Amino acid sequence: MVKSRKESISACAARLFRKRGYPATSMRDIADAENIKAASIYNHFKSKQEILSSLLLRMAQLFTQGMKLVRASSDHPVGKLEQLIRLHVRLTVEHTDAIALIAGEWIHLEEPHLQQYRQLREAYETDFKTILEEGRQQGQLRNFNTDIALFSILSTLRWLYSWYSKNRSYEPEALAQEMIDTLLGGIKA
Amino acid sequence: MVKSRKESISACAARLFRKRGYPATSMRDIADAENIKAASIYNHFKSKQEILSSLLLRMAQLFTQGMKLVRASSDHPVGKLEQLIRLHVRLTVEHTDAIALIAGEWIHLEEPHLQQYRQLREAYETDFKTILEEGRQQGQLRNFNTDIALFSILSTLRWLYSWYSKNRSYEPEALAQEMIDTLLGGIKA
DNA sequence: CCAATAAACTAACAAACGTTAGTTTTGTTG
DNA sequence: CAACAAAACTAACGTTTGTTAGTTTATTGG
Repeated sequence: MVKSRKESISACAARLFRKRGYPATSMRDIADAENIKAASIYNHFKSKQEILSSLLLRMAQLFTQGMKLVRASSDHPVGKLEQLIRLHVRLTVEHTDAIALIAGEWIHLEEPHLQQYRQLREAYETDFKTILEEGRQQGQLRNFNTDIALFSILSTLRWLYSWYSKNRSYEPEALAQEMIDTLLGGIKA
Repeated sequence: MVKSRKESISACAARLFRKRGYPATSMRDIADAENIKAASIYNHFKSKQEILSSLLLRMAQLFTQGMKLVRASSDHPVGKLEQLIRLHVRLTVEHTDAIALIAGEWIHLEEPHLQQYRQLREAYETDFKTILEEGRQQGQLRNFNTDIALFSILSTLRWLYSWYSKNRSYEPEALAQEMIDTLLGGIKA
């Protein structure tokens, strides 16, 4: 599979945005890394902002899509939580740089992308919380503050890209199992 | 207690750095928010970089100092972990904006501040990990992957500022107790 | 009240920024 | 090979940036 120039620019921009942040990465920086001139990027993207928004909205959609599958499954709530952890691990491993932007660079989105992004994110968190609550109601999870547990799990999963970058030796499947043990071990009934 | 102009600029910069990121915040932005001109800031700080580094290194030192007290205490490992969680909650509540910079803006530190910062951070994490391991060896904590547990706890504590910003109604002490239940409940023996 | 210091100001600088216009090269297709 | 489109190029634009120099205003201590 050969990467198109556009895909190559995307991947390159993701890496630089992650390393230096969006505002501190210039179009000339991205172009240099691609061995072309800054103006040439505009044959593939209509603005710097579009590079960022395409990266972030694609990731958001992958999460939304994953959540949709989880919700549609016939698994028990705890099984659904395990699926979600696997989803995060998989997307983190496959798109480490792009996923890093979720932690902090989304603040540089401009309208209307910012609104779209926030909406997807909020819906995702709501769905996640619902599954936690169902698990508690069905007695599979012990009593806890749902908001804080949700926040704790999501914090860990969102930060995962950083930990994974320094521990690439882990097999994704083994890592997912460790994450499941650590994150769910504390709340299971 | 009256805030000096220098302290006021610091607090203002922390707020703006958090909101828009360091590179996207101009000296003129900070000056405008203080109702002065950009050049006047240079009577108090010798560069934009110095504003950032003073903020980040101060926070790092507060954590280092807190860790020193915890280590010197005669508490059991689990008690020490509880102290550390209280430390994070207290510093988050008292310095919400400055602590937000720890999550992502430290990458804009230049040498030699970057090295200093990384060193303090690394030492802190090492100490934290040691306490976790002691707790396991003494049988107060169940078996788990220390690296992943450490990473999970620190992720949650580092992200706390974001959660707290949307849930200011929590009393700090009550919040600390909830964090202790959530974070330690899963690993206690 | 005067001298000295602190802290504000105006004006300007060189550099870097995102983006555009217009042109040339490269690659493909009939 | 001619015709066309895709993708690269050069050159330049108007802004914004961090910072400096030099000057004026406020504050404070003797």
